[in-house]
Amino acid sequence: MRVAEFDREYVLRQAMLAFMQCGYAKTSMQKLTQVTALHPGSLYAAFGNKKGIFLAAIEQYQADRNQQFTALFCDQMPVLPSLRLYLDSIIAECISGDAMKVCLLTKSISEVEGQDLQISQALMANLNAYENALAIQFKRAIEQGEIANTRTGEQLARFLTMGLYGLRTYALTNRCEHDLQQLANDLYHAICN
Amino acid sequence: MRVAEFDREYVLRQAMLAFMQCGYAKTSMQKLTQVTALHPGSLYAAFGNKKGIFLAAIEQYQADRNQQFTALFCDQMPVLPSLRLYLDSIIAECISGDAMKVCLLTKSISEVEGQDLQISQALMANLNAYENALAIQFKRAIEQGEIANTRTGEQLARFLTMGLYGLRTYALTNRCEHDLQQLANDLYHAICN
DNA sequence: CCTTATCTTGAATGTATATTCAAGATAAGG
DNA sequence: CCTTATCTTGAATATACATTCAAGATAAGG
Repeated sequence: MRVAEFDREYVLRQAMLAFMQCGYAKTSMQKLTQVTALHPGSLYAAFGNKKGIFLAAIEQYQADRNQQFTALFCDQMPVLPSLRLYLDSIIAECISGDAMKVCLLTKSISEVEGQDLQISQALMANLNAYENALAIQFKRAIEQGEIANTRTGEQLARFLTMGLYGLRTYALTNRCEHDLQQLANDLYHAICN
Repeated sequence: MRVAEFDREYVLRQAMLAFMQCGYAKTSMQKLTQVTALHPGSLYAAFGNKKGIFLAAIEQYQADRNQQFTALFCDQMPVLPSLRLYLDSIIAECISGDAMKVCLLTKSISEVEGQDLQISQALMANLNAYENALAIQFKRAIEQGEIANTRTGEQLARFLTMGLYGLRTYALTNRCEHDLQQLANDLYHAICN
C-alpha cells in the first residue's frame, strides 16, 4: 500500500485562499490544481469533487478561526479588552489587502444562498456556531459587570455579528484605516455603551 | 428602418432580478434570454455582451432605488421618522424571500471585487452616491436638532451604510422578523443617541 | 525482493457557456 | 407599394470547465 503524499491542511488552506479570492463559481478546478500543486485525479480521489473541496475548505477555515478566537477570548480574562483586540485584528485584516481580508463564510453565503442547500447549511452551521461563541462571551461580560444587562448576550452577539458582516463588506469599497477604525469604535460603543 | 420592439426598462429589471438571485457568474446568457424573452442576438445588439447587460442592470437598479429614496426622504419632512420607515421597508424586503431581498450592489461587489475593475468601479460609484445621499439627510437632521452633533453627517452615514450591509447579510441566514427588527432598532439607537 | 494495494499523473471526454452570424421579418420614408 | 435600414431569430462556433480513467509510480507487508 501507499500513503498519500500531500499535506491535507496545506492543500485545504491553499484552496481556501483561492475560494476567498475568486469565489466558489469562479475558482476553477484548474486554479485549484495550481494552488494546491495536486493533479485533478488526486483532488478527486481525496475530496470527491469541487463541492467536496469547498466543504472541506470551509471546515478548515472554521477550525483555524476557532483556534484564533478561543486563544483571544480566554475564559479567565475580562471580555471587553479582548473584544477591542479582536476588532483591531479584523481591521488589520481588512486593510492588509490579501485574500484573507474577506470572510470565507460571509462571502460564500452571499454567493451560494438559494443555489446549493448542502453548502448553505454548512455555512449557516458555522456562522451560528460563531455567533453562539460570541454570545457566551457577552453573557460572561454581563455577569462580570463589564456590560450593563439591558440586553441579553444573544442580542449583543447578534448585533456584533451583523456589525462585522457590515464592516467587512464596507471595507471592500473603502480601505481607509481611519474610517474603518471609527466604524469599529462606533460599533464597540453601540455594544458597551 | 425598424424600431426595437422590447421595453428596455422591463428587460433590465428582469435581468436585474436574475442577477440578484443567481449572482453575476451564475446568471447564464441562456437564463437571461429566458427571463427577458429576448434572443441572444437582440441582447448582444442592445448591450454588447453579458457585462454590458450587467452594467445597464446596475444603472437601472440604482435609478429605481434613487427614486424610492428621494420619495421617502423628502426635504421638507423631519429625517428620523423617514429613517424608521426606511428601516422597516428594508426588513420587509429581507423577510419577503424574493430576489429583491438582497441588494444588487452589495451582493455584486462581494462577488466581483478584484476580478473586474470596470464593474467594481461602477458598483463603488453607486454605493458612494448612496452613502452621500444618506450623509445629506443626516446633516439636515443635525441642523434641525433631531440628532446631537457629536458625530458628523458623513460619519453617521458611514455607520448606517455598514449597518445595512450587515443587516442584509445577516438576513441571509436568519429570516426571523423579531430578530431583524431588534437589530434594526439597535442600529437606529446607535445612530440617534 | 517481490507482490499488491494505493496513490499520482495528465491526457481525454462530455457538457455548459458566451458569443457570432447569416437568413428572415418588419417598420419607416419616398 | 417598394426600398432599405434595422431588428429578430436561432442554429453554429469556439472556448472553458468539471470530471473521468487508464497507465505509471511508489510505499508497506510478507
